[in-house]
Amino acid sequence: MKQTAIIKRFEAYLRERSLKLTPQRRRIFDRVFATHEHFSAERLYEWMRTEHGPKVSRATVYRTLDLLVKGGFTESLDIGGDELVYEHVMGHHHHDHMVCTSCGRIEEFQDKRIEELQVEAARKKGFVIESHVHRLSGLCRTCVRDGRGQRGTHSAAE
Amino acid sequence: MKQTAIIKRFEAYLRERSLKLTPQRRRIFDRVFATHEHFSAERLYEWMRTEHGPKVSRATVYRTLDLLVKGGFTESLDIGGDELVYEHVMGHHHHDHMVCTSCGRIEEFQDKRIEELQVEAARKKGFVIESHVHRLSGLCRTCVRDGRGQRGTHSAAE
DNA sequence: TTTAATGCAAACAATTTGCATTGTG
DNA sequence: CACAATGCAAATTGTTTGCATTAAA
Repeated sequence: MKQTAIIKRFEAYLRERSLKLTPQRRRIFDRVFATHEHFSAERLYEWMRTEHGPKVSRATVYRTLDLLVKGGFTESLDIGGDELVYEHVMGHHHHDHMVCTSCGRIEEFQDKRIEELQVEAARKKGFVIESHVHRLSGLCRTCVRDGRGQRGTHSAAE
Repeated sequence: MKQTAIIKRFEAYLRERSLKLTPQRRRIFDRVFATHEHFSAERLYEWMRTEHGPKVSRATVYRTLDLLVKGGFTESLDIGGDELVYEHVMGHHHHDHMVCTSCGRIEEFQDKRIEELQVEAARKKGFVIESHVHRLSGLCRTCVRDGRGQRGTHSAAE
């Protein structure tokens, strides 16, 4: 799905529930889909403050992020620290994450077999999966190579 | 490993780093290993207030929980809400969790094949795993049966 | 006695919310 | 012009911390 189609979806989404397409929402939407990085609410707010465009308050950043997540345009992910990070997902396929505890780098991975096995595990318990989180924490290739052993700036919870 | 052996380990752990075995630590330790439930720091503090024994403050609950986690006696787990829950792990095998979004129930599951596949996925990216989180959110058997569809008291993040 | 641990209350940090004001549909 | 959205600042919430006091070792 291309950018334009996604914007149309967003407009339709708002219209359907009589929500308004404000300059703030438009700007946030554009910025979120303009990056391929994973970003925190604070980082997005920083972009709003430093780049040019209509003024956006921190509260609106949070409110709009919520809206995007509810609408399925964006997903939030808990990378183990104390703040959530977001990524746009509409038009992308499902994946899980590996987070480097030394440099903070986030890699994506995907394995159909794992997805199947987890459904099987759930079925055994009579459990119906709505969503899942599968996150690996450790050292990325670069940090392993450079012997950046433990405890970098980005630490993991567990 | 039986209870007594674990307590010995805890005592040794403290001794090795010249930490003190206070009545508070002893009480918290006992309580943590006396339950098979998953509990939050607040719940543990509640136990400390309502059950009899030496007085324990909230700060000490948090500090001791930290100590137990660092020592590998206990693990914290993020079940998607805003507070962490804990479980004692020493003497138990590794497992992951399924959390019911309707009633809050936590089930444990384990699949060696998944663990292997995740190591393989990591290797492909040159990533060395230190730890992982694999959590399924959805409806448990009981809630499915009773048609307790969506949005119970316990909600999930994603 | 030395040095760590406790309790208390104040401090924190990410996120949420109340409310008066503004602006889209 | 009605009602949703914004900005602001105050409120929330789980957790952490500074510090004077207490108590293990």
